[in-house]
Amino acid sequence: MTSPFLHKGHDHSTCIQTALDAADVVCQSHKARLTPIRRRVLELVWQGHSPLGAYELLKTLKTEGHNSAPPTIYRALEFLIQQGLVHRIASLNAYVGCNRPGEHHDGTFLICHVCGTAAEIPDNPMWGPISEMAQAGNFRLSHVNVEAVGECADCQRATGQES
Amino acid sequence: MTSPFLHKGHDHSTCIQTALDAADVVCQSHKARLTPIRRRVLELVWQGHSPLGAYELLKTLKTEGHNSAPPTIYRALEFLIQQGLVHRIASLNAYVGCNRPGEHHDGTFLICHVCGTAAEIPDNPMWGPISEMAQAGNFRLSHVNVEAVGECADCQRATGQES
DNA sequence: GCTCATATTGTTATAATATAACATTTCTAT
DNA sequence: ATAGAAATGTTATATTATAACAATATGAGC
Repeated sequence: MTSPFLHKGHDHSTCIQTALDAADVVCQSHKARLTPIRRRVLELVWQGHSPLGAYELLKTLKTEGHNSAPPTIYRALEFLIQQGLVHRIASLNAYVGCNRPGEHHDGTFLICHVCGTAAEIPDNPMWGPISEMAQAGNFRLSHVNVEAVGECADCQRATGQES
Repeated sequence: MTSPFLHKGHDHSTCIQTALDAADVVCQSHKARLTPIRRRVLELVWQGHSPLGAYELLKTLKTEGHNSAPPTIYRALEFLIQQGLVHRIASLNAYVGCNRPGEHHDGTFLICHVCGTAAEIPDNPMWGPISEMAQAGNFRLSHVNVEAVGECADCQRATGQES
């Protein structure tokens, strides 16, 4: 399996473009409207691979002439989450672009506590153990959120802690 | 494996007593002070198996003569979390007593969205898949938080959705 | 092209959660 | 007894998120 973390020097503009293109497709197929604000918020969320707070995003929006208040950003985020284009990272109160838009899935993340990068990983491998335990309790599983915290390879190298 | 959910009619007073007794032991072994406030907050957290918000707990404290402000409760919770006696449920901004105090572990929960009960389950089974994926990315895993949402057996029965 | 129902956005206010900063008190080890 | 450290009290404020209602824009059907 290839690393879920992109190298620090990767060409991020393609990440953004891919995400925006995918969003167009997803929204069309959902008959949902990716309005300029929503599109712009998605783009802002995708300015990097670290989850960003709602008020951070809002601050940027404001500098762009949009006459924005908190509901503006929260509504856009709510929409994007519903469309499966953005995930909320509960432990950080922050939002990050989804890697697998359109595919039905929950968010499973490896979060680097040094650089803040959150790498979304496939959640299928988690479902085995967890659904087994759920079944043992006759628990009807709806969705699973996994937020694993640690240090990414790039940051380990940077701090000389490479194994 | 036995169900991680206790039956609705279980004798909860023993849950509380067990938790408080365990807390005494853990704090002694950590040379940490389980002061009256901290002990009382732990007891309040244990008033049920549903995570409770900080301000809910605070409200109760206030009715008891303690002259309490937000820092009172947040400090107590911080202490209890450090001692491994309480978990924070990030997706709910709420706090719940730990089932396995003293044992080193992360929180892994099945949360019923109907009754609010959060059942802590062993996290060992999760570590296989997730540490595999972490290793694939040379990610140094520190801790993992799993919050699975669904409907517990009791609530399925109550709403006639039993399989 | 109109027109209406609906979806989206604007706007103001406020709720809910959490922490900073510093004063005071209590505890513990000596 | 007393000094240093830990815990608590107190006031203020930061951060995150939502409620409620008004105004505007959009798209479907005519």
